[in-house]
Amino acid sequence: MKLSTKGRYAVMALADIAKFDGERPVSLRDISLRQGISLLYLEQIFSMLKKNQIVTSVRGSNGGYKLTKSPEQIKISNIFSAVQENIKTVGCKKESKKGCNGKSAKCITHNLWDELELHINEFFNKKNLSDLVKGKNENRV
Amino acid sequence: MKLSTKGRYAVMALADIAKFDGERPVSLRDISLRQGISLLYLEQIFSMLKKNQIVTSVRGSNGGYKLTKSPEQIKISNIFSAVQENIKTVGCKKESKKGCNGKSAKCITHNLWDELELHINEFFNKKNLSDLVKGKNENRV
DNA sequence: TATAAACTTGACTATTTTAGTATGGTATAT
DNA sequence: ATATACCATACTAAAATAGTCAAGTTTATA
Ligand code: FES
Ligand code: FES
Repeated sequence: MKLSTKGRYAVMALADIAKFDGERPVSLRDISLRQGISLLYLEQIFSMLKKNQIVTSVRGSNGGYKLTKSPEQIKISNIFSAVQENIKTVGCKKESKKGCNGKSAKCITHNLWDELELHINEFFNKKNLSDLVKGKNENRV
Repeated sequence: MKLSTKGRYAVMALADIAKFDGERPVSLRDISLRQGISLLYLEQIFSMLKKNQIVTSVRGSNGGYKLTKSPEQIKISNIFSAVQENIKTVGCKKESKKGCNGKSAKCITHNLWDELELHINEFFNKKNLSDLVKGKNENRV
C-alpha cells in the first residue's frame, strides 16, 4: 500500500502556493523548481485541481494559480478527491451486496477494512493546508 | 492508495483458520474453496506466514496449517509484516536526512504523511485475529 | 506398500497502475 | 511582437500486483 505521487504532489504544490501566497498568482514553473516536480506533470495535476475549484488560474505572462479559499478551508480530503486519489481498503464494491471474490455475502474481513478506511478519511478530513504551512520558521522547503 | 490482495488474503485466510480451528490442521484446499482464493497463491502466502512463525504446518495427507498462538495474540500488524505488506506514505527514505525528489531537507508535507503512517500502524496494532472471528453468528463466510 | 492428499520452493508471466512525456495549442502582460 | 504561462489530449515506459507453472517432498491411510 503506497500513497501515489499524484496525491502527494498535489498537496505539496498547494502548500507551496499557500506559503508563497500574495497579490500575484504562483506559477507552476516556480513550484516545479522549488519542489522538484516535473512541470508537465504539475500541469496535469492542476488541471484537475482547477476543475474541482480548489484553485483559480490567471493566464498569460506573470500568470499562475491562486487558492480559491483560505488554507484553513482546504482540507486534505478535498485535495485528494479532486485528483482522484482515493483510498481503497476493501476488495469488494462497497455498495454491492456481494462480497469480494464473487461470494454472496460480505467476507469475514470486510468490516475491518471498512473501519480502517473510515479512520484514514477522518484523518484527511481533520487536516487542512494551513496545518502544513504553520511552521514557516522551520527549515523545510 | 490500495490495499493489496496479499495482505488482505493473508488476514482472510488466517481468520478462516481461527474460525475452523480444532484438533486437526486446516488445509489450504479448504481455505481456497471457502474464501475463493487461488490455491497456488495461498501457498505462496503461507510460505511467508510460516517463515515468520505465524503458522506451523503439518505435511502429508490430512495435513494443513495451524496458528502458532491464540487468535488474540496475533495482531494484524504481525500478519502484514510477515507478508511484507507495508504502508508507505512518505516519498522519501525515512532514515535518510534527505527529502523526496533529492532535496536536501525534508519537504513541507513530510510530517503529515508520517503522522498518517503512525495512525494506520496504530490501528493495525490494536486489531487482532479474534476481533474478526467474534461474530461467528453473523452471516459472513 | 501404493497412492493420494497436502505442504515446499523457485521461477515465470500477464495485467494493471503509476508516473510521467510529448505535442500542439491559447491567452495576455510587457 | 514575443515570451511567459496556462490548457488539453494522447501516448509510453517502468514498476507493482496478482497471480500461474513446474517440479518436487512428506506422510496418513487404504
Ligand atoms: S472486503 Fe468486502 S467482502 Fe471482502
Ligand atoms: S515525504 Fe519525506 S521529504 Fe517529502
